[in-house]
Amino acid sequence: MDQPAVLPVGAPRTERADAVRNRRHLLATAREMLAGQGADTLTMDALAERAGLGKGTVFRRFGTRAGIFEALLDDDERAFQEQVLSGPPPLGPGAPPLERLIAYGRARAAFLIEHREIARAALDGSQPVPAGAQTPVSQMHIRVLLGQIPLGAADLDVLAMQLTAALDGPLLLYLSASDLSEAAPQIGERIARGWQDLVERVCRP
Amino acid sequence: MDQPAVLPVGAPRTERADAVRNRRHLLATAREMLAGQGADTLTMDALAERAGLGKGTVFRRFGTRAGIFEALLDDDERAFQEQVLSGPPPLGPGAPPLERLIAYGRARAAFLIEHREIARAALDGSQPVPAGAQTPVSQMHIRVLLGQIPLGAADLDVLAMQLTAALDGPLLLYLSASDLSEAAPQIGERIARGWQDLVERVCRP
DNA sequence: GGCACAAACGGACTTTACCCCGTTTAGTAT
DNA sequence: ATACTAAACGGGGTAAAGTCCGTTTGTGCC
Repeated sequence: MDQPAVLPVGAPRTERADAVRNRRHLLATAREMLAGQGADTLTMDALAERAGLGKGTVFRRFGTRAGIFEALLDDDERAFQEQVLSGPPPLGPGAPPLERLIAYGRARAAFLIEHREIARAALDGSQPVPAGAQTPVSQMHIRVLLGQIPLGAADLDVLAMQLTAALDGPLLLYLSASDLSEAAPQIGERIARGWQDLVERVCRP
Repeated sequence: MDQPAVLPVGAPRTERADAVRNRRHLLATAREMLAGQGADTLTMDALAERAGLGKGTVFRRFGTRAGIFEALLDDDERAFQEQVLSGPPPLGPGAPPLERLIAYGRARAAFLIEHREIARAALDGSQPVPAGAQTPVSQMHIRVLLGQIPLGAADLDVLAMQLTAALDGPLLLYLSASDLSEAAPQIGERIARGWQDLVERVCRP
């Protein structure tokens, strides 16, 4: 087994400047293309060409086609997460956990429906992308809130997973509908009410 | 607007014999390949060649790669559905609906874990294939059972969707795990217990 | 500034799902 | 039997994701 070569004392822990620049540029270009044309015309070749970069670079930055949409969604999601972690109640801290849980579901539904185009595109990936699995942040938050609610002897990890799936399931169904954007508000409201009902049923003593 | 040509009086409503034969042959060949090699070596070209048929035929029969795995799964699922619809209680009719619901979750978990390889492969499809969405049979059965349980004023359609997702979510997570087949029984048991707990919480008065 | 090297880049190449369309065949009516 | 039609077949063609590897570039050290 080789030592990792010389390993210059101050190994660069940070991303190179050009890499950062290119990632940003690619994301911006991707957003443009998404806004201008549909998501299907956003091919890796097209993106690379429009950004004036090589295809290899696109793959190096994002790994996969779905990775681009995930990155875009992550980007948008940062603001949302901040509301959850330190915004005003009932979404943010300060409200009783059950109310926060209910508010979280409503907010998440609203967020995904608002960003439906990107969210839908992020589903494409050919790797196994099940419901609540690929949303560790969401699941963790739900898990934490559940921990603050008195539930009898329950497998909290499994319950968190189930609730995450129960929240995402209807949303994914909506996102994968063909028409899309039709009657979004009503659907969001219905999902939010359903979520509230489910959570209250599960958590009542 | 043209009339549909002559339309010979007895238009053939049934699938042609060669089509049926080829579908069966392709499914059998696919099973062979699946058993022999992994699922990734089962490409459309390879399947066509091994079956001695044209590639176009494979696509005509199944439409898409995932379609093959769905067909295989459907095939296996027929027996399962029969148990549900007319087998002995508590899975089949005769038991109280809540018990049937619990038994259904347990049985479905066992079924999917048993057929994990095919089930996993069936996830591939590039079209939006979320959790509980693509399982209308499962969802409908849950929906029907829910209808037989006294729940207050609840949106039963949404609740059925949520529960379907809550059942499928953990299973899909397991199916998409990289190791797979490791500790399958324990996982199945944990999911089954979690399902029972969830359903009892939701349905208690 | 000059050096060394890991990281990043680019674009040709490979693989595979899926499409297209000319040809063949099963099934029916006469 | 024969003719006819819709369905099915075959397999070459296309597009797009993802890989490879030789070349270039940013960065820390002297």
